[in-house]
Amino acid sequence: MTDAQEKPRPRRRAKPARSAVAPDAAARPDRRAAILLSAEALFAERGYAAVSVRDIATRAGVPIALVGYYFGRKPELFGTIFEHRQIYIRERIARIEAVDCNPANAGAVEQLVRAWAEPVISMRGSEAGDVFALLVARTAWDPGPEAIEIIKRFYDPLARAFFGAMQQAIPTCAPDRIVWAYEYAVGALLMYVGDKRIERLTEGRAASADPEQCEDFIRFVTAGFEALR
Amino acid sequence: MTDAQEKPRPRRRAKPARSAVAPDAAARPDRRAAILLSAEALFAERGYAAVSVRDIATRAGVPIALVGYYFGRKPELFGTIFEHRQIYIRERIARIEAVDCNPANAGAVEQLVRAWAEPVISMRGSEAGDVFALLVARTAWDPGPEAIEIIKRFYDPLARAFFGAMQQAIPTCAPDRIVWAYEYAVGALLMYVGDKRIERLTEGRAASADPEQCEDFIRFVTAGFEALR
DNA sequence: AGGCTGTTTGTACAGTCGTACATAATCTTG
DNA sequence: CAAGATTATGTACGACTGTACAAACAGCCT
Repeated sequence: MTDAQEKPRPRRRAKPARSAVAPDAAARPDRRAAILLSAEALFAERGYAAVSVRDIATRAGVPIALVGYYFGRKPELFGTIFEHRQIYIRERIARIEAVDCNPANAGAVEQLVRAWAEPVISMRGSEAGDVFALLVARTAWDPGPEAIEIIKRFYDPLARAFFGAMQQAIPTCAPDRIVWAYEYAVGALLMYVGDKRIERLTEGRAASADPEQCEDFIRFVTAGFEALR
Repeated sequence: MTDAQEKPRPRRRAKPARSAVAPDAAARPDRRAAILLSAEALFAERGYAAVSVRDIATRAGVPIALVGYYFGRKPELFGTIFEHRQIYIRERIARIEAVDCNPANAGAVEQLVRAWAEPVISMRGSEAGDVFALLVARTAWDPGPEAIEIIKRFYDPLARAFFGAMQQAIPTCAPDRIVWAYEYAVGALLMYVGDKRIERLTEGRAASADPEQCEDFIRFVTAGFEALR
């Protein structure tokens, strides 16, 4: 347990290249997609380690061994989920890079916050969006090595794009202070999309999809960054 | 697995009343405290579910069965840790209640944020403080039922004290908006004390104990609340 | 000395876990 | 139809889990 020495496991069968599915693609249910969706929902609810491969298979309505057949080992399945949702991340980076960060642009800070947060906020409400947003929040706070690897691979680029741009917008501010502020903003956003306590604290009146609430969030974070000036 | 029906387990031996330990209290090592410290550190590092009772016993240098003897079942051990640190929470509530929340007091918002955050920030640096702060952050994001129960029991009172006071300080603001903003602030604070990514993103230059950084945090959150006006 | 009380242990039970593997069913192509 | 590729499945292995329990140990009082 102390030292997880190298596992010289023989690699699994190579993942099939998902060949062009024949005309009856609709007739036969896509079990691969079912597993992926099931895994995503369960990981989002309970966190990576608390979900067993058996749980995933049961929820998807397939035999256990099929999970391994399609996705290999558990960490690879985890990674595949994020690869499927990579569009969401790329959209945020693109929006950040589209902002005019010239210090002369007085609204640059707010525009950056919007570019960074709005894609996340607006994907809430839809089934898939809610689930994935929650999954990201869980994963960001998951101390397990598999989760850390995921954040590094998929979300560090977004982080660097953001505070690279913010640094241009507030050139007088020391870079590390911006990184810290970015962390606070991430913390706030994760709460916005992933916290379950709000329902309890507002006695059931919570409405995270409320556009009013979204504007308040933007205001909160923008004001925080502006305070660094 | 689907339904965790009632476990009519016969209760363990009653917890001994920690009788006045004989003169050799120093001679014999306090294994009870060793277990508690070991458990706290491990739960903080890996999260509740990822730590086994065997891990705790091994780190404390005691046989496995001793954990059960002193603390009963695993969830009870978890709760006992927080009972031991309750002083930290009570101090924050006391400081919040000491703030003059009259709307005429222009600095009330900042004073409330300080009262709420400074006890946490200033306990960092010390060994025990760092560990407990990290434990709280992990627990706040732990989706498991044991963790949710802990937050409800120990941290909901603090939350209600805070946004009760903040409501007095900003009476024109709708109560639920304050609750949301409180969530964002909690998210930011948890990042401040519990996130491990900062070291990677600043390329090793991170210094969370830096008093300069602490002031920036207060500024960030205060500005966020002020933006609700 | 004995008895009593609180501590300390080794061990065992009944589960669950991830993963591999041999085999079977089904589809695609010749 | 037959051959080959792909998809599907039941089962088993070793490792690890939380927790109970009987037995042994220590120190103190009478």
